[in-house]
Amino acid sequence: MQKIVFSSEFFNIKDTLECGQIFRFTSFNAGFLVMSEEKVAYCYEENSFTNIICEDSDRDYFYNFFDLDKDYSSIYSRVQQTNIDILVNASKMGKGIRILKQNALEMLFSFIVSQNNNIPRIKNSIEKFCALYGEKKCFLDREYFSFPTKENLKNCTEQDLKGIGLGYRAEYIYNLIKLIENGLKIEDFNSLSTIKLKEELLKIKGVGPKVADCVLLFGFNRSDTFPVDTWIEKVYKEDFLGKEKDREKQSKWFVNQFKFDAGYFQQYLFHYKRKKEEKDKN
DNA sequence: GGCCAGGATTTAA
DNA sequence: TTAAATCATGGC
Repeated sequence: MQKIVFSSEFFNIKDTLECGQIFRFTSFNAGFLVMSEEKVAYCYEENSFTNIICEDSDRDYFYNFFDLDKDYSSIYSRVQQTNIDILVNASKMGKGIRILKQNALEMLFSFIVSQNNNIPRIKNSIEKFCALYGEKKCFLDREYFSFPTKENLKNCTEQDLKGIGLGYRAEYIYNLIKLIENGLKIEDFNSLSTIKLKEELLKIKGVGPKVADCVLLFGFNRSDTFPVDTWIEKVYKEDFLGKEKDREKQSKWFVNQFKFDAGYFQQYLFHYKRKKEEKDKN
């Protein structure tokens, strides 16, 4: 076993997991189990440090996965320099959020499922997808399933996919599986510029601007993107008093303003807006 | 029972 | 080119 210990000032595991960038995690003991590809880590906070427990062979993977080489204090200080109230408040509330460096294909599947859907249901569908086609694994006496590989998906049918709560998105997922069988390798897109990479993603059925932006940000580590969903559109209209109606134009406005900080700032804002609404209900 | 969820596609104007 | 209708499904 390996243990990574990292100051929790800029690494709050709960906020990092709950800001909507990852769907494969679950409460476990005093913290969370986090799944990625076929791997898993147990993460918990203790005495102002975030601890990551994983197999020896996965140590480097999770060090990179949690982006532990990046200096988030400099991102945080650039937020303060903007003097934009909501952004400063959002960064203070989500100071410990990090953007995970996840598997690109896993992100593509996940965010196709996410369209016009809510997070609990997305999590549920992806969990069932892994249980149906993934491989059973065990870690700390706890069972989990790997994310299906191309080989795992060989005998997949559209009918099976409809049985795991995907709704009309089952057709998109099935189509994507067929594309992969026929040789699509989205990892190869990594050599492209962000603009070109987005164009390639948009060719896939079920992938629009927002889904593409999420795959770029969470799967390809492109921070010059700004996914606009229903929550961020609210932020744009209510807090930035923006007038554009088209979400892609809203996204471009943010990217143009924040450049390579856009993706990080977006996560602060998304997290803030959702938490605030949750609080206002009570 | 209508509205909403990390929207995209299809069809109409 | 932009606007509206349609797409499953569970929670509230």
